[in-house]
Amino acid sequence: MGEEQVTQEAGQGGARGRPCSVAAALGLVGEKWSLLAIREISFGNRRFDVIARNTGAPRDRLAARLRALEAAGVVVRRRYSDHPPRYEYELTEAGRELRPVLTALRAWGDKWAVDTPPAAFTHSCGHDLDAAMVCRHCGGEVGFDDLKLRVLAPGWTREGPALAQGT
Amino acid sequence: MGEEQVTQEAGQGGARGRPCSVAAALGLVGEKWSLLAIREISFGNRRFDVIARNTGAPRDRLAARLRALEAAGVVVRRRYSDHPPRYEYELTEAGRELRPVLTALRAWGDKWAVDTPPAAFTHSCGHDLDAAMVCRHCGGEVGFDDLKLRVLAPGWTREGPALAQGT
DNA sequence: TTCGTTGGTTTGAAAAACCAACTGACATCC
DNA sequence: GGATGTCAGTTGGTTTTTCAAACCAACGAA
Repeated sequence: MGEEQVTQEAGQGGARGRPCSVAAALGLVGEKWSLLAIREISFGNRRFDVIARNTGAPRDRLAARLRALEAAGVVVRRRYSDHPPRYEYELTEAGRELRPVLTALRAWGDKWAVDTPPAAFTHSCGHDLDAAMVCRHCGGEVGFDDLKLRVLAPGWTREGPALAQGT
Repeated sequence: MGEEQVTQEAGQGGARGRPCSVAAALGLVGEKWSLLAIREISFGNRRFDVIARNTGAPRDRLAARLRALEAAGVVVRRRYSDHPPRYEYELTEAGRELRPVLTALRAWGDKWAVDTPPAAFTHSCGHDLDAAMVCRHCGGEVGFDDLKLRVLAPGWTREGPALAQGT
């Protein structure tokens, strides 16, 4: 009956690569169409048909992705009509907190993946949004060269798994 | 002979969904393993074997993804030895500018996708990186509710394609 | 000479994605 | 009062993609 089961390792358990929150995040929202569905919902388009049309996703894939996102706690599915049963989707807190990811991706895409931006955002200050990442402590814009990685996962270093020799 | 060809529509041309820089960006770097490969390269791991091991990607997939990323101008492949020919990868400017995307994804994953962060970054100011998005104009942190979408793509609105009736 | 390293390619089977058509339970149009 | 439309998906059949593991070629080291 059921179709696909949720196979997410989320980078935590039996994953084969480096334990990493990026991998874990992609395990939850990294499949094709997921982020586009989230984009539409964040635009206020809550209905299946509209999300399908505006993303271009095949309906069966979209249904599967929405279920996975619901299981991941990123969206909620709300019945807005019995008889016939009709549902709509909205973002949870976790889902809303994905908007910075979309913003970063959109900024990159605007610059490197399209000729002219197909959309823009007006910030409440009146200007077009031009987002920067700053450090909350010093307030300075994050230059990625003044970031030092500390690998906390045991058995791993920046260059890979520490050669296990003992246990 | 050849394997896969580059099928990227990049959200620009014949795409079926909303024209969108997010979709365009995902068309270039949204396939499985791509962002993890970029993560490793941004960590300074430039060699194929190391990237394969640390991401957990199947070698054939990784080879295909790296070629696509090279074609997209996100990485460059540099021969560091003839006889035998040996290559290493590094990020282009476009690739380096994906680091904010990774940072946003990592922040989200730290909070919503793992129990304890497997890595952290020390900012040059001495503190752990805690990144925020701010508007470059007003300097204020971006609250995503005080953002107003303007759809620039002709024929599209926030809720979808404008019903074509004329042409 | 044999082993290990490196950057892949090949192979064959399993999984996932795609597309178009279909379903039900209504509401609305003519 | 039948025809058509809306909506949230399913279903079925085909095409693509992914995967794991083995293989390869060119060297360098032991």
